[in-house]
Amino acid sequence: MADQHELREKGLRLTPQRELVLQAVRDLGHATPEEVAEKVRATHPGINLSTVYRNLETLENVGLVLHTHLGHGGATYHAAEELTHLHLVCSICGDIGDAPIDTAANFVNTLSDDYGFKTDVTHFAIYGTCQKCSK
Amino acid sequence: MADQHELREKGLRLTPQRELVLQAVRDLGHATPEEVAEKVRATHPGINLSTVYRNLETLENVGLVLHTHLGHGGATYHAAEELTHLHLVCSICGDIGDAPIDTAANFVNTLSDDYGFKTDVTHFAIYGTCQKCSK
DNA sequence: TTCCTTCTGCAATCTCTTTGCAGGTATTAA
DNA sequence: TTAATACCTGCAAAGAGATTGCAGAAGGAA
Ligand SMILES: [Mn+2]
Ligand SMILES: [Mn+2]
Ligand SMILES: [Zn+2]
Ligand SMILES: [Zn+2]
Repeated sequence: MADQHELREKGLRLTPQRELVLQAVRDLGHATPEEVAEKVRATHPGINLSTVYRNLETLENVGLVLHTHLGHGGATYHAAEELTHLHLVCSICGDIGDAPIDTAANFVNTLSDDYGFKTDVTHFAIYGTCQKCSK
Repeated sequence: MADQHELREKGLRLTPQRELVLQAVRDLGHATPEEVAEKVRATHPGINLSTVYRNLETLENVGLVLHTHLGHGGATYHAAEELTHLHLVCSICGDIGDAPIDTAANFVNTLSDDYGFKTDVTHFAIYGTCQKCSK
């Protein structure tokens, strides 16, 4: 398992629970801690929610997982290698669309040139109204 | 008071507490419910936190106030007429910079043209690393 | 006034997340 | 192999932020 490498470098371990949490995040695309726990419990009912929280934090620390904010509330988690798109979140129907990161390239460059600000466009969703709900 | 108009139309009242909450939001620029309560309590110690929450919600419903997300946690509130800038939030030092909304105009137009998505660029902050922390 | 609705303070409750701890498991060093 | 050490888990408790039920107060209409 290649993931083990990222962890062992920092003295951390790839426990069964940790591996299940990582796999759940990868399978789900994006998911809340609760959703991750639910997914893992489908095969391993014993896992505790606090273990999920702690492992999401650990996996984020080693760079295997990232969190974003898609709604008003808490975070949702992505596999790090998969966070290659913007999230277009509709405030009306809640739908989550995707757009290539390049869509924001000019915007990001402008912020860098004019303000010296290095933008991470994926950390927060792009919020608005989807095509369907605009009509 | 012009604000009274927005409220009375919907059978709502401009109570002293409601007016204080609105004034606090205007004075503070952007503020969490807790910060609003603290500000109001400087002159009116009796106000209850739940009253602040309820009034922020009511003021948002009538369009006098809006909320945005500047950090990982909960919402912060703005006076509606003042939300005319992007928030550039630094993930390292926590600094909150401003940029004109027009900075995002091309980006917003692209999303509209290509995806039919109408973006509200102020609801979530722009997240990244400020100039100072980039060095 | 009288009647009706809205609003407030207070306490209780809820959801989400974090933390302390004791026992368990992996890794390393004798 | 054994002993020492560090990491990890489940469980329960606690914390933080936000919401809700309720009784009384206050605003507005007539
Ligand atoms: Mn929001
Ligand atoms: Mn975040
Ligand atoms: Zn929609
Ligand atoms: Zn900074």
